Amino acid sequence: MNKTAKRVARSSSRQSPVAVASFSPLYKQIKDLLLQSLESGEFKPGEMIPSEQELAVRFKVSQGTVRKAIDELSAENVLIRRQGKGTFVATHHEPEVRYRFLRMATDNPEGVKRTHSEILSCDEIEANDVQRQVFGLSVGQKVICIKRVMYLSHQPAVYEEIYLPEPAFQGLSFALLTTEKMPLYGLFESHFGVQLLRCDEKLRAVSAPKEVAKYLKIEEGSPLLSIERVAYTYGEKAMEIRKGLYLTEHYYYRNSLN
Amino acid sequence: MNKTAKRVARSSSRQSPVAVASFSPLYKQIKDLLLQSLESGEFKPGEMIPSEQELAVRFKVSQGTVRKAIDELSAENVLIRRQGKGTFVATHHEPEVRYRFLRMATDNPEGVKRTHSEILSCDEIEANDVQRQVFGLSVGQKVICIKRVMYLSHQPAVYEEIYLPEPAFQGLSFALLTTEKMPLYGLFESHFGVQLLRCDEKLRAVSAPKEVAKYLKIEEGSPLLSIERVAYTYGEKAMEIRKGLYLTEHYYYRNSLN
DNA sequence: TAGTGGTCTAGACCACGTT
DNA sequence: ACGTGGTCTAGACCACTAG
Repeated sequence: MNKTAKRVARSSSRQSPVAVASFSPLYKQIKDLLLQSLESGEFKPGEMIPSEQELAVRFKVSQGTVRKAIDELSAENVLIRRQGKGTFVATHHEPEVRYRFLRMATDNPEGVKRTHSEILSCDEIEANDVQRQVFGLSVGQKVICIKRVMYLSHQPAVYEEIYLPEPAFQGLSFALLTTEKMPLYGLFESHFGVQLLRCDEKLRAVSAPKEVAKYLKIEEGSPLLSIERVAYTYGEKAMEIRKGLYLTEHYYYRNSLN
Repeated sequence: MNKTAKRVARSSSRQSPVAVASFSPLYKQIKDLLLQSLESGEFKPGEMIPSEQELAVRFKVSQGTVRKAIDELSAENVLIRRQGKGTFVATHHEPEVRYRFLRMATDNPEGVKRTHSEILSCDEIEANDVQRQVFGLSVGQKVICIKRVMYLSHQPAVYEEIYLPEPAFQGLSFALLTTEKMPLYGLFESHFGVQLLRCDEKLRAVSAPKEVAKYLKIEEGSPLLSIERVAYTYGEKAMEIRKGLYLTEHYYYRNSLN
């Protein structure tokens, strides 16, 4: 059996004399192909992707290799496997995953009861240096700035400022935000085709500015948990910068390390 | 080939009429066996465990099954694979893993330069209700309470109170803490055979108490990041409660979500 | 050159959900 | 009964490390 052909398919090219670590296993290549299909919209959020067998045939590899590719995407929450049913594209609309980036919890009997948010403003402004660099924008291009207050169990708990690259979110308006009753990331997914997959956060303790204290109904200078987030879509492309100030009197930010 | 024997080995017992979800795949059973070997000390921190082939023979399963068991332990940072060398038991003494539970970072050129800590006190006190419950202690049993200040790049940055179940840490003293120049979890590992593998944290923003403000050289009431941690060893057994107050002026707590 | 983990295959069977 | 993901096997070969 001629395996050589397949080996060639691996980018095991040893052209340059420099020790380029350019070996990429087959399953990584399959993973990339799947990611392309996801990014291009061939497989849409919520839909079932072809079975492992079908994909194995399509890509001309064994089922086990497809499996390992899907395993990784599944671990990254890009795909969701359901035994007996199939493998599905993750979506921010499922209740189970809706608030996977909101880590607030409480020790009280039944956690965060209800959450809703009040939009304060939604403006287009010129991107500053940091925003241009993070989003890869040119001088003069704009960002959309959303300000809002989130309520957890009917108590104001979070003040947020959200910055989005305008070119990818054209048409996002105050009216749309107040009309659509869905979480922000669900709205990004459905209205703008922007799927946020991963984010990095920086946490600090800060004093409440006067303006924010008013919204959260606390005293100026009270301690707040500051969370600066950058969220990424396919290809590690940043699509959101978010600065949140969290009241941690009744809730805490939970994290597990290992 | 008689596969039935192996199938019986799986705890696929359908004895009770209740729908007990008692199916455990072979690789999970192997994983448990490996964990037992680790807990019992057959494989010690830093040592290499037998090769996948050897383990396959020992457990009478295929190499792929052993592999999947090791995969999970490796993902949990219990084992560390090194291609071409072998699979090793994780230890808190390797520089790469030494501070894996300390998530403070900075955007400055070269991160956290130097860290050391000053022990303030080390006392045995009677365990309170919470501590008894978390550690599984009886009324009257004790906990060891360590108070210390940590310095990051020579600046006081963290005030911590650490509580340990006394029965597992007999002999831990102020003298030992000030003598041994190693991270705490490394000391737990080497002196008490306690390997901390995982922890849960609760983060809040709080105001600096007078006492703590003094140690951190800040004003009383300044905002501090409070981190309450419970750390676990094998078998999800809690072995440490830690309450830390972090100055986040120059550093932040970094986190990645997906 | 030998030994280890890492990849890949082909095929079998099991557990789960739906029809 | 059928299709899906989940487990398991046996064997081959590749990539990396060290003696």
